[in-house]
Amino acid sequence: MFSVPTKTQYGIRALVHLARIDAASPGAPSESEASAGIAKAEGIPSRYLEGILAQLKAAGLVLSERGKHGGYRLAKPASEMRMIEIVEALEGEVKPVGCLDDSGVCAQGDCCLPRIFWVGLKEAIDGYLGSRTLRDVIEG
Amino acid sequence: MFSVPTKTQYGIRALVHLARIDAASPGAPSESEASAGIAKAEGIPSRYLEGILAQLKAAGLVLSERGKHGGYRLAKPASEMRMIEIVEALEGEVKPVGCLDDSGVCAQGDCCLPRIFWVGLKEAIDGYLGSRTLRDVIEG
DNA sequence: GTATATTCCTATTAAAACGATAGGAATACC
DNA sequence: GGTATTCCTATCGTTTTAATAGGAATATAC
Ligand code: FES
Ligand code: FES
Repeated sequence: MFSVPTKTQYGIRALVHLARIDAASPGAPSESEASAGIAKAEGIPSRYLEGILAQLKAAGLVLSERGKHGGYRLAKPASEMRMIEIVEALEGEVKPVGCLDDSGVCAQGDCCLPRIFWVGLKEAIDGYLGSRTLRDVIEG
Repeated sequence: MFSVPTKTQYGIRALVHLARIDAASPGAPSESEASAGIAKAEGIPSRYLEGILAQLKAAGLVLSERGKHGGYRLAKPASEMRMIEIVEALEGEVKPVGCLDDSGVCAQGDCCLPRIFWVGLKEAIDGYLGSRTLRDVIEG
């Protein structure tokens, strides 16, 4: 239950990889690493990771440079990148049930008890994801 | 992200339905309701719900009686039925990633930072689901 | 200015999970 | 015996997931 798609797992592994590069030389301007290099180091299918990084770039979480010596790097410090941003960039908002925002979808009418329960679950998940940054993750 | 399969949504709606019947006449021995009746009241495909209730019965959460006037009822008071039991009965343990228990699956070796993050997510979800009972849900 | 390494864009495919349906056997009540 | 129910097993269509493929655009190196 609640298994996380590989896309998100790979995306987070890639960002952790980039964050660790930055952490290795503090203060220095962050260095780009090519998609293929990350893929090899992390054991992720290379062409697949390209698409994932493109999505992270579209969300403003990484920056990219094309051409030789191009690659990706974090768009901001790991300490300012919340895990929920990453998850939402790759898979959209946490939404246990489709009727989260609607009211009166099911038989219970406008005050649906199960829906309140699912809203609580969303808050629990969002609370965890929102309380952790990429930096917290690379520090264990 | 983290959308809950209809099987689980339906299962919880059905149990909420049964719990509300019990709550309507406190003290009285709980009365069976037929699968088809629950399905109609809750707008759930009837034959599909049969399978779901069978699964809940196998997990010991509901009791069934066959034949005319048969049906389903809760196997124990709603206040003693934790939501995590229900979720696990229908979809198995909360397991964000396959490597939760294994060690050293990915490139990081025995101490994988992303894995620690996912373990934390599991604990957040389990914490929520384990802290609520069916009774909490029907009381809003 | 040509070769090379990279991101970028779009399409396709294979496999798995999901959601539901179907037929009919077993059982219990009346 | 007739009827209402649970129970068992199989099947099916759709959607999602995970990955692959081809090649265009772009920047550097020499
Ligand atoms: S409105 Fe979604 S379960 Fe009731
Ligand atoms: S062991 Fe699962 S991500 Fe590292």
